[in-house]
Amino acid sequence: MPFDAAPHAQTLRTRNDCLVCPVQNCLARDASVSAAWNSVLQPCISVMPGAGALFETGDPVDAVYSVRAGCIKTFTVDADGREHVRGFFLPGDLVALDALGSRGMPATAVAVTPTQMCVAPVVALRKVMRENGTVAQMMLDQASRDLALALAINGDFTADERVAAFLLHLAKRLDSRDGIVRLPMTRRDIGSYLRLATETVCRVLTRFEQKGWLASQDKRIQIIDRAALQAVAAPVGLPSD
Amino acid sequence: MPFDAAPHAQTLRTRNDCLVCPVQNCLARDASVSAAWNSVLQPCISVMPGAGALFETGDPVDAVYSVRAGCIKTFTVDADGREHVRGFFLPGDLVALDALGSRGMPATAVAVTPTQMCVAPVVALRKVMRENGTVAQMMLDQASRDLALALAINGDFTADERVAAFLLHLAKRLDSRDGIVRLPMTRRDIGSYLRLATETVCRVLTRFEQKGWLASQDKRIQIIDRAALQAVAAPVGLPSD
DNA sequence: CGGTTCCTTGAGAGAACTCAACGTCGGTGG
DNA sequence: CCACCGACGTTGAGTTCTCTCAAGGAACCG
Repeated sequence: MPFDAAPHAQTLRTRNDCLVCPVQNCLARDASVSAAWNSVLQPCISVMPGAGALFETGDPVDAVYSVRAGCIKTFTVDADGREHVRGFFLPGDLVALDALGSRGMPATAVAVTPTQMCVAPVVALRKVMRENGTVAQMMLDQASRDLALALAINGDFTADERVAAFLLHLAKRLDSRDGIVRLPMTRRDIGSYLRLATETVCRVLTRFEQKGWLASQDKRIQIIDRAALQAVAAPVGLPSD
Repeated sequence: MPFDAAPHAQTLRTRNDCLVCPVQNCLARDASVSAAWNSVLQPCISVMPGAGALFETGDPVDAVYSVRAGCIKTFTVDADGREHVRGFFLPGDLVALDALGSRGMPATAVAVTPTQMCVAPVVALRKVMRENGTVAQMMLDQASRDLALALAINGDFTADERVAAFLLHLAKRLDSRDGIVRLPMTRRDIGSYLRLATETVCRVLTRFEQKGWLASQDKRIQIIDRAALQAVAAPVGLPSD
């Protein structure tokens, strides 16, 4: 990064070229709200890993972000200095939906890989939502799904169950053909998200590999026996197929 | 209950008498959406504990419910027969917000104590939300707060931290004056919600009592040293004051 | 190429769980 | 009226799943 160390992320603004955007489930793809949604958007931004936070805990809730490419993670740092990963956001996901009902951002957001996002300023967004209830409704539906996901992961499951469910859910969200998942995040981040130590994540993956359910080399995971993983992940109840 | 054993809850329908409803943060209290919200509501229903489910996992998403009095819990039962409590709903809370983005109800809902609720049918609700974006926006804000809560509880915290945070959060939601909290739910339900064994919840409460932070007799908890509990609960980051 | 971060594996420790027993409470029926 | 029953709450003892600590190897970056 040839830029100076800014308190917040270095951003590269570009026009919102939906024509070349690969995101399928974007609001801009829905004919009934496309115009309204586009009217809200500011120019896209790019954020690089290690380039500072997109926003930090307590920051004013100025915008929500729609991921075009890359991966964002959100996390909090508690009084004891422990980091708690709250979520990973992939193309099509909306970042900061958990902030709309709060005064300040409930978490810090950073890029896990080089990431592009569309920016929806909250003031303009709220205006459009008031005028176009369908936009608000689609955001409500998305928040509802995020809530259902959080509540599912919240359950009391074993390390194997959580890791298996996480892998399959991620594979689905990344739309991995050929069964190869390229993990954007580290074992440490996965562990924090799933309330597991880094070592436990490693050991579970090793165990799955020894059983012939997957092949793992660093961030590349090949799912070999999907049915076996689904059987383990079933209790968690995440959409995985 | 002298009634027959129905597959679903026995319900007692009454008119929506907002004039005598004690719920402060109800949508009906907000002048800008009161009329629209009221136009959606069906007659209130009452549900008793042990009288069957309000709805069950997989049921069609026909309605969301606004709690007037009492306490609802939602939970899933996984393939291994384990019960996972997903949430408790107190007066002012909306039940089934996590269902709006799904095909079927993601959980089962039962009454923990005798409960009264307003019923908002989803079809009518969606129509009103399209016409009145402010209604949708307020529901989005509520879903956002629910999401932030779920993500906070999701973190990797000790049993002491979770129980302390839960108690203070509950005390706040119940608006307990004089520092006495009347728990609607059992230790078992609390444990399931917090991913703890029943015995662990007991032991934590006993420990807090031995430290002089609270007095506990069955479902009655008196908070004596709120500051000490808040110090323990701080990492979780729930709104507790 | 050094330095850092990440990944992996092993060994020991610990927080929470399971199993078990017992007391209490509220409802039920003899 | 009181014995009985089931659900709930509490406490103890032993177990276990996951964590912590430690170390080595691999990958990445400047």
